[in-house]
Amino acid sequence: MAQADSREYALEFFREEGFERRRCRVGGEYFWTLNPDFDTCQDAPCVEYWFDRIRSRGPMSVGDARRAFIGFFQRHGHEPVEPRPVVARWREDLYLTIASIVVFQPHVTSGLVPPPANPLVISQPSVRLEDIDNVGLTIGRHLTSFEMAAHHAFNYPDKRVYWKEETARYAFEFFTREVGIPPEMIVFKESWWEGGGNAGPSFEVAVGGLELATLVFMQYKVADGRYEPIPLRIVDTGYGVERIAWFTQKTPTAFHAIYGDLLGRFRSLLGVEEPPEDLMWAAFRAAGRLDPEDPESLQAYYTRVARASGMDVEEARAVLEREARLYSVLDHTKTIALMLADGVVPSNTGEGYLARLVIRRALRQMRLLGADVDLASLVDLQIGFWAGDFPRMREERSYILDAVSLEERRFRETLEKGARLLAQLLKRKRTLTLDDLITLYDSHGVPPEVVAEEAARRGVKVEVPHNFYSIVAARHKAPERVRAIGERPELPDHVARAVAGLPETRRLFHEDPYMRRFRARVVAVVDGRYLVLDATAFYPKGGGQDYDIGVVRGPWGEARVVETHKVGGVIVHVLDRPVEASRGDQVEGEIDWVRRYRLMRHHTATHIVLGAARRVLGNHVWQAGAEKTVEKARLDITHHRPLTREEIRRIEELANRVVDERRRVRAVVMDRNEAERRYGFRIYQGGVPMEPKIRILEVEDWDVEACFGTHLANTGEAGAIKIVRAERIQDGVVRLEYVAATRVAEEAARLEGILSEAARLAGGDPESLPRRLSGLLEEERRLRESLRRYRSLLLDALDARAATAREVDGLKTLAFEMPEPDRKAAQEVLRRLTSRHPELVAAALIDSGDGLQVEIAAGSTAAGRVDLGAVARELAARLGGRGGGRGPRASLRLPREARSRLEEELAAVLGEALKGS
RNA sequence: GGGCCGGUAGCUCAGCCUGGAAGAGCGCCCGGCUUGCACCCGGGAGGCCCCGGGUUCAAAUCCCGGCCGGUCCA
Repeated sequence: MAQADSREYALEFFREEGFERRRCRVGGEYFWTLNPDFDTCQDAPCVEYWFDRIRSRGPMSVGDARRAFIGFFQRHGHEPVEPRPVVARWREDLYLTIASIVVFQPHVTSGLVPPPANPLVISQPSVRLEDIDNVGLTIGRHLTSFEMAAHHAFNYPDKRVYWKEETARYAFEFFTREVGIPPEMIVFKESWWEGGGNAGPSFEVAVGGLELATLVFMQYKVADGRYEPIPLRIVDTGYGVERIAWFTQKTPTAFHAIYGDLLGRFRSLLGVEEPPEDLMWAAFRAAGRLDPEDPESLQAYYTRVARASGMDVEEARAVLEREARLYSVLDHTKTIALMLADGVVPSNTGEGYLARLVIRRALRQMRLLGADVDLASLVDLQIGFWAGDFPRMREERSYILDAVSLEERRFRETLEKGARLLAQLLKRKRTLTLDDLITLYDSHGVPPEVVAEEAARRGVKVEVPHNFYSIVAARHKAPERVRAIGERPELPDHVARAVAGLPETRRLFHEDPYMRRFRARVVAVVDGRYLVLDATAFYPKGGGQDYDIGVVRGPWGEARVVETHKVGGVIVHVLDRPVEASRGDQVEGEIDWVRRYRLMRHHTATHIVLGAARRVLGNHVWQAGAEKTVEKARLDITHHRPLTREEIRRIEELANRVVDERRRVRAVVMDRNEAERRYGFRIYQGGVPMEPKIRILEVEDWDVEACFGTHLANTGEAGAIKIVRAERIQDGVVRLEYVAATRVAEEAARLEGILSEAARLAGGDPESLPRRLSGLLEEERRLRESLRRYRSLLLDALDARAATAREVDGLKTLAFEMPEPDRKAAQEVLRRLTSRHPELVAAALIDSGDGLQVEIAAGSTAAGRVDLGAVARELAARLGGRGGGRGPRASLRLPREARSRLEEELAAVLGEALKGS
């Protein structure tokens, strides 16, 4: 805050209206007010909540507050903009839409693209999970999902819209006229905002302890700790829609205001008793001062509430904790519905994990409440409640409920597993350490509260540190970026640098994807091997499509193009040999058409398959990755279950129908805002291009995506599509592999080849292969059985030999050849033999090709008299090998020549060992 | 994307640290006992110890690589 010059805040508006600048007695911040009695900034925690006593227009629901806000700004020259999904698909550094400004980052805020309207108004549903553990406890200050209403103005050097004066006045007028708050109750607190490399002064608008809005003036770039003015100055505001509803409804908690009747439904379904009203108002009063992260503050809070409502502290704590859990479940179920409606698939990575996090926390709270209701039905109530505001919830209802039920089942399984693990742990130890708790949670997903509960049942007391989850979080290092999209450099650095400043290459492959030959001029050549032309039909690697190869001919002869890459807008051909090319040379290029045509077919097939998968499985299907090669195409899609055979069949069938329908495929370059408005964010399947104009590829009435690749003019050219593989590659992601057109025949031929080879090996034709195979398996089973009988015969023979074996000092010794080179079998025979002859020491000889493997075993009597390990070592020493063992068995490896002396030496060594004993 | 845990009989798991003849409970099959039950007694079948490589006389066990599953974090 020290960064700001006080002049940043001295607005003409304040002077005109008669605002006075004061300093908060508690927190020391400066603020502007019309009220001579205010000596605090009116924001928590400097002051407790008292807005229930401040006059305002009658009760407004969340929807009312939103409509009032948008209506007000629309009347004041702002164009309403449709909110975006809560999943920030257009951002590579964020998973969730955490604020309205996120909608305009990075393309608009960086100046690359104009805003969709200017000035504009929006109410953006946002999801923030950082404070998820505080939700409920603070009776409404923290929510995982909320609507951020905002008016934004983008001031360019050559186009000023409005700045601080107008912004402050709008806020003042909105709150006084639309919400009906008395002017003297409104306080503008001076503040400083920083985020995402930008910064600027801001005002926080607080009334009666509640911060209702933040007005940010983004005007600096933060570079090396210094603030540099930026050309594009942005008015970034954020009004809490839920808070406005809370403010006008004067309810003890925000949850009462946001959820109305739904609160009561949840209360009875979750079995949470209605708390005494005076307790809740005491909580309201005290909550503004509560710092939920600080155990002392929490204790003080409970004490204060207890005293004010004449209750025992522990009793008050118990009631408030149950209330907090109820509110959490309300909050989380709404967030779950919002996230899943926008197509998030719960998984163990990315935004999918965030969805799982919320779902699991909701389930945990329900469990702690001892509630006997399933999560899906609670989410369903939310869908019904919000369907008017967020229609996508209703459209995606069946997916949402299915995904939630599945997650619920999986969590239950995880807990069951955890309970078993815990039971085993407690069998061994009397107490659980923090490390045990962390392992149980981090590696096995069992939350510490559940551990404590289970442990208590077994009479073991477990202390869970209040900052347990922070401890866990601290053990994980932060990654560098959240999503890996974008091009990786494929060219040597110096080449990339050398071509970087060149003019954009004309893309003949876009003008005519069917062009095979072209003429062009040399623009640059690096190291003789990296050729840049003014125009090219060679497609560079990108957008999941492989590059073209071919030949170029120039005055210096012909060279093969072995790779093609893109550096910004410049296309670089990599030649197989250096050439004497120079700038201005006329060249002719020819691409490898067979390769290219297959790539095109696989690329268009990918768009067709994606559209088919979405229709069969649902709108939550997004491309999670794709690759098109000459041989086949691969598409990873988000989906919460493994695909069934039937689903795969239907996707394939639908895809082929689109092929048969001969739909047109068209590419149009259009303005980014226009494309987003017309087609939505579904166009960003393969990533988000950083361009003001984007190339839109449309498969007629089937699929629309931003795409750089080369495509067929008509789906009919894909010929046919055959899905050759479908597998779940990770939680929430299914991979499809398929081939198109002539590759289908090749694939069929390949499989046919495998089949006939298998049939040939099995001795028959492909038709009879299954029958033949089951016959072979049966035969194998019979052979094993025979082998077992022959081993018994061997055993009987050895049995007889053992009876007359050589005696050494009361023991018997025997060496025999093992007819099969199988150590396991030898050990088995030895075991059975020595169990029949307790006094026997037997050696089985196995010819292992490069030497002699000897397994020795002793019967129980013999084992009691000699240490076979020592015998084996001595034997190895005498015969030039190595060996050892323990207890009744030993093994050794000897040179082949040792065979003739083995039996003799064994008896000798044994004799000496016995003498020693 | 990264961290952690796991993969042994149909199921749930022990054995692995410290290498030396693959185990338990449940389930299954057979027999006995019993009106009956999550009864009891006796016997039995059932294993590429995830895969590949390495170390070793010897690997379920140690080392390396992979595959698969779980889980947490951003």
